[in-house]
Amino acid sequence: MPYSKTHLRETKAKIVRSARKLFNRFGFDGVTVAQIMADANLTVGGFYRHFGSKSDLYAEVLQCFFTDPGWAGTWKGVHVDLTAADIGPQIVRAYLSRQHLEEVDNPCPMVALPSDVARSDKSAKQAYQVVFKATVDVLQQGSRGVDHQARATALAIAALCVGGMVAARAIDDRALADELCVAATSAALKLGGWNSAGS
Amino acid sequence: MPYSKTHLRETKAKIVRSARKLFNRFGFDGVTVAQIMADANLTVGGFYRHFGSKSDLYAEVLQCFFTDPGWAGTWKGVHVDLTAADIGPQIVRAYLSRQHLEEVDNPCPMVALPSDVARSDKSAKQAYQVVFKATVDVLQQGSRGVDHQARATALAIAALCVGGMVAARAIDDRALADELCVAATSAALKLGGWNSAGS
DNA sequence: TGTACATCAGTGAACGCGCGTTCACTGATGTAC
DNA sequence: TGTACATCAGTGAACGCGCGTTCACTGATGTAC
Repeated sequence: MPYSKTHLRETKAKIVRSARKLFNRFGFDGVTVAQIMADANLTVGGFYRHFGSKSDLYAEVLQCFFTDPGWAGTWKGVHVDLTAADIGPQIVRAYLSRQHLEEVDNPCPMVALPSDVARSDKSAKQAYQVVFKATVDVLQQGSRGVDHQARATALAIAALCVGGMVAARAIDDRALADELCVAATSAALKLGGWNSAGS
Repeated sequence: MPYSKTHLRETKAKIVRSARKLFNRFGFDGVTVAQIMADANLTVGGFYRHFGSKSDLYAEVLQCFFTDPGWAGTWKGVHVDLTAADIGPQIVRAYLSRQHLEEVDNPCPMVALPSDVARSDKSAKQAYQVVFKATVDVLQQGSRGVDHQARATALAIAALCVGGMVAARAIDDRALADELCVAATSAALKLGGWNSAGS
């Protein structure tokens, strides 16, 4: 019984990490199995000892987005404390930040591959949904809670965050992208009833 | 000088139309040149009489999205009259409608391939930007115009429309997708100061 | 503790399919007389 | 008006590259004695 289970798990995790990075950046078809393995300091052949196919890996990467999404604990440098009073505005600001706009290796998966998921099968969409719902839940908990339609508001804010970042990343003019992020941020804060500063 | 210029143009347009449909549905790598030609009732070989490469076709399809986006005239059954008082809410409602959610062949390009464009080169992003700016302009013109920050509001509403539709299409649960569209619609109307009906 | 063994994670060359692209051709169409 | 011609849009078979996958192997590691 050579090689510990731990070693096996770690190698697999390393492959998933590389795949996540590269899929985010170049999409499913834009990356080869060989590139992923090379990024993980391995060679092609070994791949099939861990995954049945490239598609299986893709599915697993999507799954890992919510097993280890970064939501728990810190996200983009924001310590996500669900009990904090200002968790809502904090998340909105972090999500629509210049940092997230420039993050190329590990942005929020909802931003990195929405059109790919929309074209994929049920399981990919389910994975996307889990992340989306989790986001909405956090936003809802962080809302002022005055209105009984807190959930609708949280849904809209999530859409605004995703849409703002998606569009900003697909736009060529950097100044316009920044303007969009700022506008989306203040609109989201307004919707959430969090307009502490600014009009 | 056989075959009229008209015939040539029409054939090319037919190929672009098929490509647009198929790229929307399956993405750049999910479609073969042969499939596109077959959809246009042609055979593979003829393709290179009209385009230099598959990538060239892709670029042209993106261009055609704003040369003939459907914005001018009618869009998704909405007669886009820029002088109409309620042009803003009309567009928002049409954009986040169940009809647009289900439209699979010819949805708004901003919704169909944002992650593809984000990974593409400058020219693709420029094409995306043109559509986005046009949308923002229409929304801005349709705004009540009371506030001097009409542009920021229009940007946010555009982000909300795109984000709502993108996320709804990447989600598995149809009921949640509908709920999201409704929530995004009312939030967009609220941002635009158009809350004619409902809270 | 040390040594022989068995396992199997990882290697890297080779295979083969799919698809973008090429190419020799065909035949429909517009022009010239 | 009719006919021969030239052009070139469109055909479909073939080519060849890239990449997912396979396979015979190697050698590192844990176990048994």
